[in-house]
Order: sequence, then C-alpha cells, then structure tokens
Amino acid sequence: MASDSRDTTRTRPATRQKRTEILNAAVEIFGNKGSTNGTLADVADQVGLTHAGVLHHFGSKQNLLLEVLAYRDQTDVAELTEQHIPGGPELFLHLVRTAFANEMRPGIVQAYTVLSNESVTDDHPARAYFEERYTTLRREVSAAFHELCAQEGVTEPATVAAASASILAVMDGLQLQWLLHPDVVELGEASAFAIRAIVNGVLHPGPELESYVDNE
Amino acid sequence: MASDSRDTTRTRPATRQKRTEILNAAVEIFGNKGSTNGTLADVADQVGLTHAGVLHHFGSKQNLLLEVLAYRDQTDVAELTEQHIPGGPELFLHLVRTAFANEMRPGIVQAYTVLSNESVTDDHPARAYFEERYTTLRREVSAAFHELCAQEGVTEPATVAAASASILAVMDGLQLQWLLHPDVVELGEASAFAIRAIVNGVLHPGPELESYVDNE
DNA sequence: GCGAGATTACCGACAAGTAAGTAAGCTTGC
DNA sequence: GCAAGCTTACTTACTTGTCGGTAATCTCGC
Repeated sequence: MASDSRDTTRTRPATRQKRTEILNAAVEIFGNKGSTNGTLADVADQVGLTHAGVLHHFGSKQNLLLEVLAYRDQTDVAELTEQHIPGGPELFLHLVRTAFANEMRPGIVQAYTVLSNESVTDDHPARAYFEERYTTLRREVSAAFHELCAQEGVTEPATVAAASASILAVMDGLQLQWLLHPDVVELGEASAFAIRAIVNGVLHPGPELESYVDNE
Repeated sequence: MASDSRDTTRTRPATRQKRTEILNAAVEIFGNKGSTNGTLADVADQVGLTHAGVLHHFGSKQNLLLEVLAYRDQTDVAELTEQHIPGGPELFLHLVRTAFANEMRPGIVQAYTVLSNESVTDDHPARAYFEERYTTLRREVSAAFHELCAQEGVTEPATVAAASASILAVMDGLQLQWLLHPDVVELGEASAFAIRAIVNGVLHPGPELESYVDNE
C-alpha cells in the first residue's frame, strides 16, 4: 500500500539506500521509545542527518510512521501477511516458526508491540493499519481452521472465531512479556505450546473448567 | 509528598474525593491518549482544575501515573492481584470472570493495555510496576497449575511455565483486539475458550501440530 | 463562639525545555 | 548549471514544573 510510487522513478540508488537506512533507524527508535516519544531528531542522529533531513525524505513524522509499518510488512513478515503464507493447517506451524524467528529480532518485535498498542489511542495514525491487519489475520487463521476441521472430519465452527483471535492474542501477549523478561519467558516455546493447545481446543475440546473445581 | 500516609491523616473528605476524581480522569485520559500523549492539562480540564491544581495534589506527572496504577489495583482488580484471589483451580474461573467483567469497562481496560505496552519503552516510569505485576501473576497462575495437576494426578511441570505466561498473554492480546473491534471480538467468550484450551493443554496435551500436516 | 494564625486548595503567570515543521541557501553529482 | 540532498537558522506550539499570591478552611486559646 504505501509504498511509494515514486521511489523507483526518480531517485538515485544512494538515496534509496538512505531512505532504507532511515526506515531501519525509525523502527529502532519507535521500538525503543514509542512513536510519540521517539523524535525525528533521534532518528536523524542515528543516520547522521538532522531532523530536517529526515523530513526532506518523508515529509512528516506521521508519514514516516506509516512508511515504517508498510516497510515492515514488505520485508519482514511479507511471508506472514499476504505474500505466500501457507494456506491450510501449515499456517499454524508457520506462526510457530515466526515466533521462534522473532526471538532473534527484539527491535522489530518491540516496535510492533508498542505501535500496535499505541494505535488504540485517540486518532492514532496507525489505527487503521492495525484494524485492517487484525481483520486480515483473523480471517486467514479462521480459514486455516476451517480447512483443518474439514480434514479432520470435525464440525465445530462455533469456537473457530474465538480461537482465531486467541491465537493472535497469545502471540502478541507473549511478545509483551518476553520484552519485559527476555530470559524468563521463552517466546518460541510458549507460542508453540499455546498454539497447539488452542488448535487442539478447537478439534477436541476437553473438559470444562468448572469440572476441575466441582469434583474436588 | 505523594503517597504520604494514607491521606486519612490530614486531608479532609472533600479533598479525598477530589483526588479520586482526578485519578478517574487520569485513567480516562491516559487510556485515551497514552501517558506520554495525555497531558496534565487534559486531566485538569476534566475535573475543572488547572494543571497546576493537579500538580498540587500529585506532585508530578510521573507520580500521578504511578498512583493511577496503584489505584487501579486497589479498586479494580484487587480481587485479582493479592487480595483474596481464589487459590487453586478456581483461579482459572476467576480469570474468565474477570474477562467478562472487563467487557463492561473499556476505559480501564484501555488504560491498562496502553500503559502496559508503553512500559516496554526506554526508562518508562511504569516499567518496574509491570515487570513486577507479570512476575507475580505468572507465579500465581503457576501455583494454580501445580495444584490442579496434583489434584488430577498429572505430572507435567514442563509446560506449566509456558502455559502460565500464555494465559496472561491471551487475556492481554484479546483485550487489544477487542479495543480495536469491540463488536467483532468477544472478550469474555474468547478468553473463556482460550483459558480452557490452555488448561486442558497442560493436563492432556493433544496431538502435535505437525501431525495435522504430515498425515495429510 | 470568635478571631488570630496556620494550613490547605487552587489559580495565573512564567521559566525552561522540547518537538515538528518551514524557509532559504550551500553543495554536489550528473 | 540545476535539481536533489541537506543543513542552519528559525518559528510555532506545547508541556512540565515552579512561584507568588489569594481565598477558603481548620485549629485553638480564650
């Protein structure tokens, strides 16, 4: 979506690269400080420019923010979003793999975590982006569930919606805890466990919670 | 200055009430705008004071923030934190009930969501608070799991840590999605489903995810 | 029960700092 | 030699926190 249009048309390669550099710096800064707290000067410093220089390339802070998100999609989780995400049950494995991969890039995880939650606030520029993102992801996970249910001969659409949201939710929530306690919480392992539990919860719902309490 | 012994000593009732009013306003403002973006003047406006008036009561913005968090604990989830949280397997039911209850107070949920994620950023004043909070909560959930496992005659401490973090994670993650799409995501229902799935995942781990793909 | 003296609660004005954005001009590769 | 890439120098708009002052409220001796 964002992207550009013109990058390709009229910019020299050196410029292109500078912009990429700025985007990477912005990911780091916004990740470390949030988009409200991180300043253009912070970003500029990191790439050896003044804040006006950054503005020259991106026009406004808000625009930089949006381009950062677009950039992240395009490079990072291109795989996860719309590129060639595995369609069926493999999606779940893919999500687990993503969680493990994320253990290697705390910077981006932090940027994403901070920004997604910031987006909830009044008129945040990235709100639309995240609304759309979650809608898309939930739809994809739901589709995977439907395929899986069909494959396993189970009919249980009732919990699929809850499960789809839940899978995305654990992943996000674990990221937060992992960022706060990197060596207590194991992002990959925990995600794997939770996703497995949720998938199995759709296919073979076990006992109700109440049963563990009553029969005591 | 601030916390001073409980206010009871030296403040008159009208003042007490005013402070509570300010705290409630702050919850709303910080919830709507984040703690960085929300200003003292915003809070002050809401209670018919100037920002200096707010400062008079709370000393500094940072202190106000911390008092907001303490206040939330004390009133809101007093039940959930340390007050009289049910100890054993009932804890899980309690968490589910909390999720349903949260559907009725988006303001506080939003404040909490925004602040907890903001806390990840550099030197955020609330970071220590949230680190401690998650540590405590994970410990409590773990304890509940141990009790439950004992009760059910299962020995499986291996996944308990992951499961404990996961339960808190889903709850947080679902809150975010619910805030973005209040009428698509059902906070209570989804939390109930996910917690049940995770609990059962500890007690009776089902098939591995790989099995759904390989045997296709 | 009352009036002097101390405390509060609060406001207006201001100090100091920080951010985004603008304008105008230097520099350089092509 | 000219446009793109940047910088310097500002401007404008906030924000937090401080200060002095004022009015209301409490405390107490008498």
